[in-house]
Amino acid sequence: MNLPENSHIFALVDCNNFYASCERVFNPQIHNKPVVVLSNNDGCAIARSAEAKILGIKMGAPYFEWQHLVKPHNIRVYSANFVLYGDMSARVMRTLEMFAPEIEIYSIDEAFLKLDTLPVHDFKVYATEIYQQVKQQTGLPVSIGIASTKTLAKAANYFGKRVPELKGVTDFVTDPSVVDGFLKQLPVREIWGIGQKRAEFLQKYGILTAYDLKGLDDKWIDDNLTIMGLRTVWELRGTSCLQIEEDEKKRQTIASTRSFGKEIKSFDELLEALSYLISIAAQKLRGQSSKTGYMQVFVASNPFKKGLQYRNAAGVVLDPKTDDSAVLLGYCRKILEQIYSPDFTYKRAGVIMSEFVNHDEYQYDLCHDGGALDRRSSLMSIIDRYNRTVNSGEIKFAQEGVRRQNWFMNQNKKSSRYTTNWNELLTIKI
DNA sequence: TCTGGGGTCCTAGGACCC
DNA sequence: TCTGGGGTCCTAGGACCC
Repeated sequence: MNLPENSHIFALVDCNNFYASCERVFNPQIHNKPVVVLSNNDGCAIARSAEAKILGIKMGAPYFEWQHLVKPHNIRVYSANFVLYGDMSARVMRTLEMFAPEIEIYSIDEAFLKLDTLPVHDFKVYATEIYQQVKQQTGLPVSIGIASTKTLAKAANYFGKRVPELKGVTDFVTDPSVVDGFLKQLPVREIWGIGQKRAEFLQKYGILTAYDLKGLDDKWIDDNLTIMGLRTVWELRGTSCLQIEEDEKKRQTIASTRSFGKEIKSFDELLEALSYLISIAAQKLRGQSSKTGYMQVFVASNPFKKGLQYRNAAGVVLDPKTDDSAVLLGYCRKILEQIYSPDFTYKRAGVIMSEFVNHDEYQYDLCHDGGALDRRSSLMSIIDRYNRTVNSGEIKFAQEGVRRQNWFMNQNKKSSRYTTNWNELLTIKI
């Protein structure tokens, strides 16, 4: 196939109903049954099998609102098992890496592949091969969209998921004349980059589909949807504005927040919960070899409860910048003293770290004993390694609490860590 | 009486993504 | 009774400077 200069071919590979499909891989009995995976604290639906979608369970719908459907329809409900999903994701990505020289892991369940440098003649055939390999290696079903821009690949994928005749693969490249026909069927809300607000705005002007949108004047788009909208529109027209980003970028902020299983009143319990969250965030920080220069802590009452709400936050500038859990935990009590009020009960809390610097490039000033701080770093990395490889979370600071108390999230329906824990391997009865 | 204008930096908040 | 969590980027507006 001959391609014009500067043309691109992107494939978007996306796992169908990822978390729900992961649960199915290890439990053949729930194939063809409605499956729903719940968010942390068993709060709301974050993944639904096709059967569950048909029952009308919406993304993000609170569990209590559709709980009455569970028994009559025999819905299989699971607490989120992110360790399992993370491991399954890695297996999918390893498989995809065999099919393209450039790949961008875009989220836990999707990746962009760059295909234009490959000697491929029929993209539909190639994509079908990808589909089959992922299925064979991981047991997970995917959809694949192929197009000349990332935004169009996303659009193609949308149809791959919904039109059974396409068998999960939609190709906008081989015959570009089909594209407009699809875009006329694509509601603006389903365009990558057009969210709730912009969709409502566009609908007010009678712009209902991607095809309507791509015909609009650049100036109007720029004035009303900013440069972001303009980029989206150009991509819909086939001008590639977004490239593959292969390098795994370091996070600029790291957050660790939770809703509690029960509401908390006491200072000590809040301190314990926040200490646990700080430890998680600090571990992520060290995981990407950063030190943080600013830590913000917040607490909040239950926003869904009627009556007076309380939310308060405070932060600390860290000088020198640090990745030492002990240092960060030391500030926790001081900050909490600033923002805690005994007059409220608390349902949510969290920590947000920012102002990062690369661990290896950081220079201490003369006032600090860099050698001592480096020795602390070594200690932390030994603890991290132990917790990561030997026994997850076994070494921790006393301030986090010895047992998980009232505040810890509810997770009453969790599946096993089939792939990452020897004690939870799949067992087969014969 | 007449009271400029442009640049930069920072931050909070909005919108979007999965 | 019961409502998730973790990110990114852009913009507007204020402070400040010359």
